[in-house]
Amino acid sequence: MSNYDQIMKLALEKGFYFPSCEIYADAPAGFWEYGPTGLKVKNKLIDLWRREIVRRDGMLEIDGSQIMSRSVFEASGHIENFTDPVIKCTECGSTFRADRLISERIGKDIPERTPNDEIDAIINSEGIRCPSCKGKFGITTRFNMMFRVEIGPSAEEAYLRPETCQTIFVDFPRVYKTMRGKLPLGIAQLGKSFRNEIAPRQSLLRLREFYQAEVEIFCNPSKLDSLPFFDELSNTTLRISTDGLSVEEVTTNEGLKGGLLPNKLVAYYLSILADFYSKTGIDMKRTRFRKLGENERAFYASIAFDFEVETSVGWLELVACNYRSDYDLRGHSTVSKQNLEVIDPSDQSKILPHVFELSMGIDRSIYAILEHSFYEDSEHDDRVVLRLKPYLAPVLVGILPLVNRNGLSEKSQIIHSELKREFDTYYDDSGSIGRRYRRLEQIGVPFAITVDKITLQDDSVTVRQRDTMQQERIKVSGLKEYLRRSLQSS
RNA sequence: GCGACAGUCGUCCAGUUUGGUCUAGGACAUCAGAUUGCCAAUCUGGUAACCCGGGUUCAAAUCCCGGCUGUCGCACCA
Repeated sequence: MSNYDQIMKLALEKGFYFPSCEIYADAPAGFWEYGPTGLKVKNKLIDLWRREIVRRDGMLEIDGSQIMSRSVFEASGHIENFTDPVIKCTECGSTFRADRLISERIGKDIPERTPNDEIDAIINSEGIRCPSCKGKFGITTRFNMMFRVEIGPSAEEAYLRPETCQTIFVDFPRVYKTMRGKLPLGIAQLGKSFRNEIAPRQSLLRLREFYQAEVEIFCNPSKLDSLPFFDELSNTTLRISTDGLSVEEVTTNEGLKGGLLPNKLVAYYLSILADFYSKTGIDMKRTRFRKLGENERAFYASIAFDFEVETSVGWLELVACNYRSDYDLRGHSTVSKQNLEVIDPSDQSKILPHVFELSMGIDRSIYAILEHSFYEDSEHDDRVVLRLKPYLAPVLVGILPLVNRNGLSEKSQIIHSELKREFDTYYDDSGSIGRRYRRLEQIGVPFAITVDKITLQDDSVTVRQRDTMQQERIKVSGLKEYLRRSLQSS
C-alpha cells in the first residue's frame, strides 16, 4: 500500500477527513469534510501560522467575504484570464483546450486570450478535426474556473473568490488608514477559496473548496532592500531550485549575495516561511523553493517561487510565493476609480504599493504533515505512529487507569478534570492498556498518563512518550508544567 | 471533460463468471460482559454493508441502461 493510501485509510478510520455529502449518491467530487480529529490538527496548524508568521512579523489579520462582486474580478483579471478556451467534438463529444490543440497542430503558440471567433477561424482554415474520431468541432466556448453565484431576487452577478487575497486588496485602503499602517505592511487572512476544477483528484490535494492562509506584504518598490527584521532570519537555511531538478542549499544571506534571491524583502519572507514549515514536522530535506520560469507563472506574477514538498504522490506545491508588483492595486484602482496610493512616511513619497504574497494551501499542508509524520515501527509489531509535534497533535495527552478496580478510575477522572480545560485530553478506560496506547499513537497523541496502584500512595503517575515508548514517573502536581513545556515550538 | 477498470459492514476481503438456503460470510476495528493487569492477549455476546435510480425476471449483490464516486491514463492545474 502506498503512503498516500495509508494516510487516506487512516483519515477515514480515525476521523481526520472524509468526502462531503457521502451518504448521497450525487455527491460531487472535490469537496471534503474535516472530522473531529482533523479539525483539531487544522486549528493547531493555523495557531502555529498565527504565532510564527502573523504575530512574529506584526501583520494585521482580517476575515473577509467569500462572495465578491463581478467588478472585483474584472479588476483582478480573473474574468478574463481565469478561463480556458474549450472546443467540443460534435461527433464523439471529446473536449479539448483549443489553444493547446491548435499550437500542437500548426506548431505555433497562440495566446489563450485569443478571441473565440479568431480561434474558430483558425480551426476552420487549418481544417483541424477531432484527434480521437476525426469529427468536426463545434464553436469555441469559455470555461471559467470561478463559481458564479446570483445575488438576491434580481440575480446580480457575483463570484465565489478563487483566492482569498482579493479581499485583502479591496480592504487595503481602510485597513491601512484605520490601523495606522506603515510600509512594509503584511495583511493576513485565513479562509476558503473556490475553484471549479475540471478534474479534482486525490482528496485534500485538489479541492474545489479549500482553505488558504495568505499574507500580502504591501511594500515600497524602491525600498525592497531595507527590512527592519531582516537580520533575525538572515542565517535561515533555504533550499532553492532554479531548474526543478537540482537544489542549492544556502543561507538567506548567501542566497542574496549569489543572486538566487532578488532582494531582501523576498529573501526575508521566504525565510520566515521556511522557519514556519520547519516547525510543522515536515522533513525540510524533502522540500524546495522552486523558482518558476516565465511561462509557468500566474498571469499576475513577475517573480514566483513555489514552496514544494516531496511526498509519495510527487512534488506537492504547498505555498505560492508571488511578487505581484502593483498589478492588483492598479487594477482595483482603475476599475473602482479610487485612489489607492499611500504616503510612505519614511520619505513622504506618494506611491502605489507593490505586493509580495505567501499563499499557503492549508489542506495540502495538512496532508504533507500527516504523510511526513506517518511511521510504522517495525521494532514493535509494525505499530502505526503519527509523530506529530505536540502543538499540532489532535490530542495532547491520554489519561488511562491501568485497571478499573481499586479506585483507579476515580483517581484518573480527578486528574482528567484538572487537565481537560487547559489541554486537549482523552480519557480511555476500555480494553487492555497496550491497546489503549496503540489507539492514541495512531492519531499522534504524544503523551499517555497511566494511573496505577502507586498513584494512590504517592500521587505520582507514569507519563509515556509516544515515539520512544519510554515512561517516566512524575508527580500529579507537576503535570501541567510538564505539558505546557511540551507545547513550546521554539 | 474523454477512455479503461472498479464500487458489498468503520476498514480489508469472500460471494457476481453460471440469477435461486445470501435471511449476505470472514478478518481486523468497535461496543458490552468475563478474565488478565504496562504495550493491539484470551473467551462469550452484540452493533454493522450489497453506491443511487430505473429495467429484465417467478426471483437480482449477481444481468441490462443511466447517474454519481474512486483509481489509472489523456487533458487540465490560478
